[in-house]
Amino acid sequence: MTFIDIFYEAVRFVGTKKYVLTHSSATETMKDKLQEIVTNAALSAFAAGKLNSGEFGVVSIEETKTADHGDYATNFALAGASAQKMPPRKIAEAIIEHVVDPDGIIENIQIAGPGFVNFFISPPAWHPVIREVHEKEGLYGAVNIGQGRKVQVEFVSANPTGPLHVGHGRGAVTGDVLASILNFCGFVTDREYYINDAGRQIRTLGLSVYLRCRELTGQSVEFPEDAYRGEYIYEIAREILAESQDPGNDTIFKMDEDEAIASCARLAAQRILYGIREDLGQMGIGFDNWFSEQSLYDSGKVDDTIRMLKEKNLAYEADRATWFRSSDFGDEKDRVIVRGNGVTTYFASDIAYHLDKYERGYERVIDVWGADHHGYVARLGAAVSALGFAPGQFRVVLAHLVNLVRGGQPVSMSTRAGQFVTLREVIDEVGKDAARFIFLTRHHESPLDFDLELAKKKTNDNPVYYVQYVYARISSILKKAGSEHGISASDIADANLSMLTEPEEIQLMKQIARYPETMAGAAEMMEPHRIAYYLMDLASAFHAYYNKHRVLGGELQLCRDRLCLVTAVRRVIGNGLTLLGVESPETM
RNA sequence: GCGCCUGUAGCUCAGUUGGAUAGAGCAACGGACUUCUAAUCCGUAGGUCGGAGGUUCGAAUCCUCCCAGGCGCGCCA
Repeated sequence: MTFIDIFYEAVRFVGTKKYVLTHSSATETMKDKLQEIVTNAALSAFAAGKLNSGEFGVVSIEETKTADHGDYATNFALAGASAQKMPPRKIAEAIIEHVVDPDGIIENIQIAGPGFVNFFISPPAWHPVIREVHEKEGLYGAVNIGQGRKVQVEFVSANPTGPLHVGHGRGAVTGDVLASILNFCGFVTDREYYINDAGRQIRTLGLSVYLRCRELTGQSVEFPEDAYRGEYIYEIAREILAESQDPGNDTIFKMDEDEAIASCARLAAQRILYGIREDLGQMGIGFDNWFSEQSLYDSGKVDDTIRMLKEKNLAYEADRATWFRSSDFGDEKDRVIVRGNGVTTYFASDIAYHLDKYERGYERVIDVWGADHHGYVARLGAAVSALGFAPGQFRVVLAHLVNLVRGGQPVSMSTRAGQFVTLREVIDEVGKDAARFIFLTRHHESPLDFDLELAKKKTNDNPVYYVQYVYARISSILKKAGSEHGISASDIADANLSMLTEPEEIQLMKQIARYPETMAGAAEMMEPHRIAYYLMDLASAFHAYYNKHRVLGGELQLCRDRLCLVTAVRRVIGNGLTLLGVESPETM
């Protein structure tokens, strides 16, 4: 029985909310509607002889930056000028002439600048968005990109040789939220942790603990350079000594030394893995599967993979070693998979591991790594290609390193001396919500300064509270609506929204309408930070509205319309925070 | 030496996959609580998008070459 088996016996899966989408089509966004209108207008214009060519690519609709340019714009006329052999403004005129808008969503159309066509949206056209939020409840924004395809996100996968640090935390949150977003967008998503429990690091861990045991019992030791020196090694050693059956604390010293080291390794790795799992649990992160590297060796899959590569002539022997032909698949050079001494490399088991992932039915495989491993991407990508999988089926997301700072000053950390601030210490100090949100306030490939003082601040320096405050404020309004104004949930649901005419209200509706496409972008680009930024924008739009207009107390119909709007905002905020793994507090 | 990432306001960062006059927050300055939570809002100021070429109707975004910083380049894991 290996330590991973023991680990499994005790592990209770920490459940993460999972979505199963039943709708097969995406929500039709305002952009989609306009795209359809413009495409049809172009077809009609061509049929009427107003355009020279029927070849128009995909019509793109963009949001405008300034209100002067309307709500949306298309560059159709500019992009098609050469194909049509017409000046852009002529094309734009032809399009506008043939626009058919049966639902009346367009209030005004203008040609501007070199040939942009600007669309001004009629305010009531946003109403269906608010209704949709209420109807779909927690599933608003769930664009079904995945269509039930299986995807696996592997993340953290830190070696069980020491506690997690802040950099691991960033990768953990990136992977966890990415998995949530993909799941929300219709993928069947599993989270997996790969445990490097084979190889030399584990033995080094065992040796480190063993030597500390000897040291603690007064024996003289020479501590090798590559051994682990953290305080946690002492703790584990003390524990092992305390659990000794022998009154003289020397049970392990009665073993053969190799056996004793192996025993220490097993116990230490098990204990550290428990700690890792607990730390991740504190972050609100759980895994569907913990996968043991050793199990790939035990089942013979590593050997099978190497044999298969040789049979397919994807690997060859030279200089007594076995080489994988990575250079045939985009890597700089071929890489060793079996060393001259017969020992397989980490790369060999990684190939076997990724093959195993696909054999388990995952159509897409995503690995979240620390940026310090980026030199490994081409190699593994080459392996996946050689195994016959398409480039789109494998993706490495690199989470860049985190600099821990306190009040602007770097927190000194020396890995070599084993002195570093652990992830657990950070979470205990700043809280799960702040930690998670701050990790998501940068693009994952951008370096991040994590400021402990700022993370604790309850001001608008700290975006997590800024967003949560929206939820709390609206919750408070809703309570008062019921208790002091006697307005029920069904009153709110029945609101006809026609009195929502303030610019801030239209801005809010427009912002809510943007949620599905933001979600789709985050899923397609695998950029979880987009959701965090979206929520900050929506929060900003709400706070501005809140400070300028009162929801309660006015004319009843207006009050109901505003409650309906504000409830939709609350739902989208809550929905987004849930995806980010952050709480939505009713009061703050 | 080679490869990847980063370079945008004083600071920290976005920038909808090539769009129009480059945006937020912090810091600075000036305002807004008798009112649904001021953990909020409004206003002012702040820029050669590291630099130089190129591609085209149009570049922070794409290509080439430099500059600066970070990381990685083993029959290590």
